[in-house]
Amino acid sequence: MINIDYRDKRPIYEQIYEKLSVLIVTGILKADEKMPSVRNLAIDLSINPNTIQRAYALLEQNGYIYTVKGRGNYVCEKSSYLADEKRETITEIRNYIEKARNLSIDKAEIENIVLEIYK
Amino acid sequence: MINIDYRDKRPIYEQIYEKLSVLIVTGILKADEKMPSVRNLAIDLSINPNTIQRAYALLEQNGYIYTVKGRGNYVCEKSSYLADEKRETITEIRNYIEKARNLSIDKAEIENIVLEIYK
Amino acid sequence: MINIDYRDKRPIYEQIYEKLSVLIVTGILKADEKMPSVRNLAIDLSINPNTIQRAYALLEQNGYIYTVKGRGNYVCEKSSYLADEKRETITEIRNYIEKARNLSIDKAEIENIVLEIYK
Amino acid sequence: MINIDYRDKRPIYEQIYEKLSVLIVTGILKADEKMPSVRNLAIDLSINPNTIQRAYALLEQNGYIYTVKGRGNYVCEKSSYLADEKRETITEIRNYIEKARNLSIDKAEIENIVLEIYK
DNA sequence: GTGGTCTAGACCACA
DNA sequence: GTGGTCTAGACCACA
Repeated sequence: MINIDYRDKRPIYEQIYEKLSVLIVTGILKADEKMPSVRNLAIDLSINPNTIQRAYALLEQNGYIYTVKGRGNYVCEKSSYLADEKRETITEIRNYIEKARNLSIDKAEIENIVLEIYK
Repeated sequence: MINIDYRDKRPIYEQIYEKLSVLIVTGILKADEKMPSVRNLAIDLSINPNTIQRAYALLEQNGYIYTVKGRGNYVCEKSSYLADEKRETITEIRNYIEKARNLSIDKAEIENIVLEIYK
Repeated sequence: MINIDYRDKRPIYEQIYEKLSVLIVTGILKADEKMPSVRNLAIDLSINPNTIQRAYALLEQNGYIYTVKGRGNYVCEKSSYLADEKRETITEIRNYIEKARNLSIDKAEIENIVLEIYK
Repeated sequence: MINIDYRDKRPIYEQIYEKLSVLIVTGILKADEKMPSVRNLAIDLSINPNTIQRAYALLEQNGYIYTVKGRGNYVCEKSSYLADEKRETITEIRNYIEKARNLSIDKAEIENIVLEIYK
């Protein structure tokens, strides 16, 4: 379910965080569903449990999962992370479109991308 | 001409790279113009010369400047970096707009951003 | 009678302890009244009996309940826990008000909170 | 400057976080002053650098310090953490005063504490 | 079994 | 020298 790219410059825990957050946002992992345990995921990915732990801590901190001591980690309701995720995405889009304008990329080119993706 | 933000999480060499590349793209530093010397810039910014060196190496690698041994660094023609820069910007825009769609952000919201920035 | 909030970061036994102690302090569970049995409460809350046991042990230790072997757990007289509970609460209030003063929060702001809660 | 209490139930990284944040809030460590390096503090306290690292990460996350790669950690301006710290302190005060009222502690007793501390 | 903390030690990027 | 990441391995609290 998760692939780690060792050529990727980002740290492993961040890659895992990103992959899992996508699985949650897209609804493949559903609210209140149990996440794989830290240990199991560590074994599956042949990665140290501490590293998984760190990814899970990040997910919890950003409202994607909640931890029940002695029981495990569970997926949060959409409401607890969706607003943040949207806000950050909008900010990135704004930054890159500004960059595009500075590079005198045509407005039409951007608009075409929007149309194509939202078709 | 360049401000370093020590609160910024990016490494210093990356900030310098980014700032200088903007000065070049916007034409404030013009083609074949001489760049400040590594040593002078290091003194001006109170920064380790190695760090400036690294930023310049990145600029050279990405086609923004060229080095003449014993003379210094000079700004390249736009043609040598603009295509790459545009391509990468377009890719990022595409990625983030796809992400926006997956988060069910309205198409209209993205279009408004485009209009606002290109007004 | 008791809701467990799995999003709460505190361990489950502590939540149960806290909820039950409130029921006792507020007089909803009265002196010498029988507490629900460990087993029943465990079933009601779909929780491991060890966890309930642990909450009860804490309640006993702090003078909220007493155990009669073979019979069950019973609520203590107010005298046996109230003094401790008050003392600890006063200490916490003192600590946090000192902290507030160090942060130069206005005396008036604290006084308003007191008035509002005691109205 | 910092004492660790091994009987304290809180994890070491949290104790260090708390002690350092107090030093910052009280102005003993001033804005833009350099923090002790992770390694040095680790040696001073005879504690693993990873643990110090974690305390520093928490301090950064909550706006007490900022990190410059390759240079070290520096104290932030008051504005970047004071609002949060105040808000949290007010919340705690509110919770404990409510608890006091439920224990039928006299309003006068609380008011006396306020007066005494703010005299 | 489940997550959380900590140590010892290595290696890397950055300045 | 400075912080950041990762591993291997231990031990603890909680359910």
